[in-house]
Amino acid sequence: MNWAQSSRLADIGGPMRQSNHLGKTLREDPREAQTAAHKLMLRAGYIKQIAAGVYAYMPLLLRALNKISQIIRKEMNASGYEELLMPVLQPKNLWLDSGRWDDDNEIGSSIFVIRDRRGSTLCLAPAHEEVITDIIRKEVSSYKHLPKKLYQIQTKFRDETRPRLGLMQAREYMMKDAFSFDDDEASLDGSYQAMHDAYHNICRRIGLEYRCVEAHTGTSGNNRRHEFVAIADIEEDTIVYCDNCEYAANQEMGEARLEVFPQDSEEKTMEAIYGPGLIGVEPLAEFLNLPVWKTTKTLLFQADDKVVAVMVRGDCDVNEFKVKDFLECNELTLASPKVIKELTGAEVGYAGPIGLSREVTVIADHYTRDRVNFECGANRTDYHYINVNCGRDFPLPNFGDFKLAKEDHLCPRCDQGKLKEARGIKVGHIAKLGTKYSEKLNCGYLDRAGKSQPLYMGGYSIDINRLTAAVVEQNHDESGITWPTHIAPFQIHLIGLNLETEEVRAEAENLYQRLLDEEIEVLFDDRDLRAGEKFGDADLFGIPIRLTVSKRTCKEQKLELKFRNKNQSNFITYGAALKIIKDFCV
RNA sequence: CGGGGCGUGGCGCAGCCUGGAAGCGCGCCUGCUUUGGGAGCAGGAAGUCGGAGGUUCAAAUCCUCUCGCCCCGACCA
Repeated sequence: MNWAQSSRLADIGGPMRQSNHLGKTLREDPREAQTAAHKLMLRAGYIKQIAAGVYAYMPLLLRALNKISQIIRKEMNASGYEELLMPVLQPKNLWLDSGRWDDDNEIGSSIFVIRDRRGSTLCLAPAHEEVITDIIRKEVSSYKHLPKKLYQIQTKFRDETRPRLGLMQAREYMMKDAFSFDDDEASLDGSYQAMHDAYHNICRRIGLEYRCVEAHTGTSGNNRRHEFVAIADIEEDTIVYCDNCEYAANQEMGEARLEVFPQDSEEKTMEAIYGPGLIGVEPLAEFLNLPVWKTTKTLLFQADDKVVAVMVRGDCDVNEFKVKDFLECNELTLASPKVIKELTGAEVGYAGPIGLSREVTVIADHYTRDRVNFECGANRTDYHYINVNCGRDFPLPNFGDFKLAKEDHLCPRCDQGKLKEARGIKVGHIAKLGTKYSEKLNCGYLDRAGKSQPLYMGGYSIDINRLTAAVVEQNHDESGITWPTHIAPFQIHLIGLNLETEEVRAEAENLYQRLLDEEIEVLFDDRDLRAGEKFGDADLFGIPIRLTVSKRTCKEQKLELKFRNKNQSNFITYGAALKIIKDFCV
């Protein structure tokens, strides 16, 4: 950001004297907060909880939120998007049309429903696909009107069963969502790619540590989708990424290559081995004197009304999302011990593909296939088969990718890379929605030939609250927040000490005015408090540069400047300080 | 929605088991002294003990119901 841009951002809020500021700081951690970001935001007075999952954004946080919003606006505008604002209050009918009202829909179950005094049913919208599509179908009728690209920054509502972690999973939250409407798939591809690039710019400008990952599209989706995940070690999503190339994916979707080993040159005779109580592949492999990769995990799942056995190599775990997609089922859960006993004839832990009840469909991960003389459960308590071979000892099952990609697996895209795992917070996602909404809501246009066509739609969202929480999670130390420069509520925290001394107060007031004249965003701590309290609050607030005026600085005709993320403060001249400040803000 | 926990001045907590004058630390107000990492002394204000019902001579404490908040799980931006 250059200096001119920064001063435009100063419009985000007026100057502020801390004596006027609302938002007291807390010395102790509030009991309800678990994560660092939640604790610090409460302690710094950035948020106030009003109800479960409902927060007031206090003045300092609002400035940060506005800055993030401004960065997003700039990138969206630069990508040719127009900003609009759609209603939060929406009629039920639109949602019935899109099919997202029902409880069994992933979004339907968390809609806030409202009834007005005339008896109409409305909702507090959790999303805006319906409304934007409704608007576009009324506005757009010809290929000549296309493409259209819109965005808004608006409050969303979700009747979460369990709000948690402060701004991370609230019931009311701020979101940027954008929609593109193109005449065909190829143009949609272009729009999608443009948002992909814009999102990278946004994350970089905010100063976020993040990964863009390939994400799960759900059973119906053959459409592409990426998630932007902020790296943070709190419970949420797990992603896998390559340490060598650009490959990154949500673990749900993550692919992996496994190391393959030399196989026996000839097939041996299958035999059943008695190995009592050997549950778990490690002790089993040791007992059988086999490498773990020669063992096989066979798990039974209840897939809607069917039972399916899934085989993966012993050193892997089953990825239930992949299985679910493959089977195109709605519910997938591990089969109960009772069902397992019925269908395998054995206790849990001894299932295998050989001699299973006919009702059970067997599917297997690719990597189970080309092994010679492997192990699997014998469907008999305490027994395992060894020297098993696919096709010879049991019919070839359907093969697919059913394993969970994990740390140290080989990268599916490049030769040298290994996968790493990281935990993160989903802060944005971009998706090709295709004609899903345009068809349901009858949103089309006439092409050159005068023929009616559905619009191709893209949806792109950023959860601003969550993004902010992620930034704090990534930028803090023991004593408080350490905001990245471009989204800090203020650039400078001016601290006046010894303000009871006329000379010092005058000096501080002068400096405050001078910084304002320079259009520098400055928070002036003009309160008559002890140094410890002021510095403590400054550390908590996390404004990047702390400038102190005191008896001491006045005497030496200097200023004391300290960066929030450094330990050392320096006494320097006015001129030097101003130069540092200006350079810093560029 | 299943399982668990907690509601006592603004904040953090003790008291509850075993019923018998509502306490502590921080914050807040007044005054004096202090003044570079959350000061000292003196004085002071502030709580229907989440709510309703019940048991009892007597309930923060025991019982029933209810509301709220938090955690784990399922779900999710």
